[in-house]
Amino acid sequence: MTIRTRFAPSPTGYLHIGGVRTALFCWLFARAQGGKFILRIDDTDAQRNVREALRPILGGLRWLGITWDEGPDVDGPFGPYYQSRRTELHQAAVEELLARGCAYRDFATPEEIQAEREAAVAAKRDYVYSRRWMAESPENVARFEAEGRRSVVRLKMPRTGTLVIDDLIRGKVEFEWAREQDHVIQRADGSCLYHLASAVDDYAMEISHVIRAEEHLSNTPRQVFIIQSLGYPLPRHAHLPFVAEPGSKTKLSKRKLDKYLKNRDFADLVDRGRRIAEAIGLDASPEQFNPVIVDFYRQIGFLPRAIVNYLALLGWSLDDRTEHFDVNELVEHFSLDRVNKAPASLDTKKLEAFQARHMQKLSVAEKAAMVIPFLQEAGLIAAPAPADVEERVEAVLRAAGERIRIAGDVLELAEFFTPDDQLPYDPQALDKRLRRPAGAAEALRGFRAKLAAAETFEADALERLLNDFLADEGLAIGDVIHALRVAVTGKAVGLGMFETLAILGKPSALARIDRALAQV
RNA sequence: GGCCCCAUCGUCUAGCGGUCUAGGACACCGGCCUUUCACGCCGGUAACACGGGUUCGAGUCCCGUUGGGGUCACCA
Repeated sequence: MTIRTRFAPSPTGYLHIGGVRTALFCWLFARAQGGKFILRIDDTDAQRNVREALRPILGGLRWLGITWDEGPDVDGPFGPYYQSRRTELHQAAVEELLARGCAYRDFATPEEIQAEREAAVAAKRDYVYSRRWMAESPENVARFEAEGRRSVVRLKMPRTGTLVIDDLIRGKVEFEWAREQDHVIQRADGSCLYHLASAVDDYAMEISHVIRAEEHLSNTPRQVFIIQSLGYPLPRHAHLPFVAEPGSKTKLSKRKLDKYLKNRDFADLVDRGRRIAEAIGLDASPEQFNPVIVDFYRQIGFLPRAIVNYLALLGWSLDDRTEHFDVNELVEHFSLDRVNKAPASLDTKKLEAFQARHMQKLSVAEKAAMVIPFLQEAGLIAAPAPADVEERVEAVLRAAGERIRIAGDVLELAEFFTPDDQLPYDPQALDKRLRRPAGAAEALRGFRAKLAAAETFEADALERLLNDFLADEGLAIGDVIHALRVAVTGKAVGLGMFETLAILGKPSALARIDRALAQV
């Protein structure tokens, strides 16, 4: 049997980080087994702008490298891959279920159903539909229709016996049929519901393994009933634990951002993201811009491989020490039997740590390619970047070493791309390192003269220059270097001092020192 | 509330009866390095929810309790 898995998102307009984790595991399993990964769009609930709502989802998956063998844009032998275009199949299945006596037309109004349910609750009984408006005979159908009633189609669920699901992750899970409801599979307007469509399409697409999040576990009986009633073979099920909120076991939700913001790490990441968004003129409304949504990471310059690596470890592990994987290694080692059962909460700090690790492995040229678009969006450099600017970017990156963890961080080094006469000075830094310390301005003036006379402006030479100056004047390095840094960058913290000077070059360095001195 | 699932450091996890006085990673706290900030290096704090069994022996198996979570739509 060929392994076929599917990820079936509905077009919600954004890609949820938990959804991605599910997609990733489906994809990994298919790849590991030499099978196929199918993307199907579950748009059974009439949606106006499917294409628009789909873009972030398809884009996000592609960005992460979770590519589908069959699905939107690539098609395949089992299309169409939009449920909304498979309605005939669904309708036929409903007819078949009806013909087999596994489903029935029901003429109850929603109010009547509601009343039954409330009565059961009030009497502390389990609710089971009375099937009072069940119409199995043409006579009854005619009679109810004559009353002006509209019908839905419901599953005629068994009311005795037990269902055992052999879940690949959870083992055997038992359900009593009697507790299952006669779920609606076709609405009054004739359209079909998810559970029916999903079971029918999974069969038609020859899905061998249904891998999905745990929240679907309790939906499984009704799908199994549909599958068995139609005489389809049962796919294997694997219910993944869901991705939980930071520091909690509750399912992560896009709508509870306010709550997550109380988590320090989460809030820090959001702040960092917002600063970057602001600098590049991005809409940072919480609805579309927060760490629950994959686009957030793309927009501020995360590496897809870092996210994939982190997400893979959220619920899966290889052993007691291996943590860093590239995609190929993941495919090579992934298996469902090493997937955990308990929910795993999203830890943005650890995600950032993975990002840092993967960033470290990049060459300066690779980092430059990531970072340049951010500088351009922020209006700091021209697009396309002239060769000399590109060189400067690389020099900055070399000097920055591992300080840039996400591409957008480069915007905190704006001083290298700001004209000398527009460089902003941090007032506190200026005060603390240049104005207040006695002799600081004097020392800076002295060293400025040395710089002005310097023949080469390379880091090593500049370091020697300073040391000589210090020796001559009987000063400590701290007496001058802090003032120098503020003067030249406007900030109290930054890259290596001599690298900084070398990158800026003599004219720029001198101009900045003069400007700073003028403010003392 | 019914049904179902889950339970090792703050977090992600290793552990599939003895090698566990419980290992790794992130975070945290010290220290070193150092011109700031990072990086790096060294060290440290920190967990088997509880109670019964089974067994010579339980983090590991069974039952219960507690706790957490999911789900109960003419949503997906």
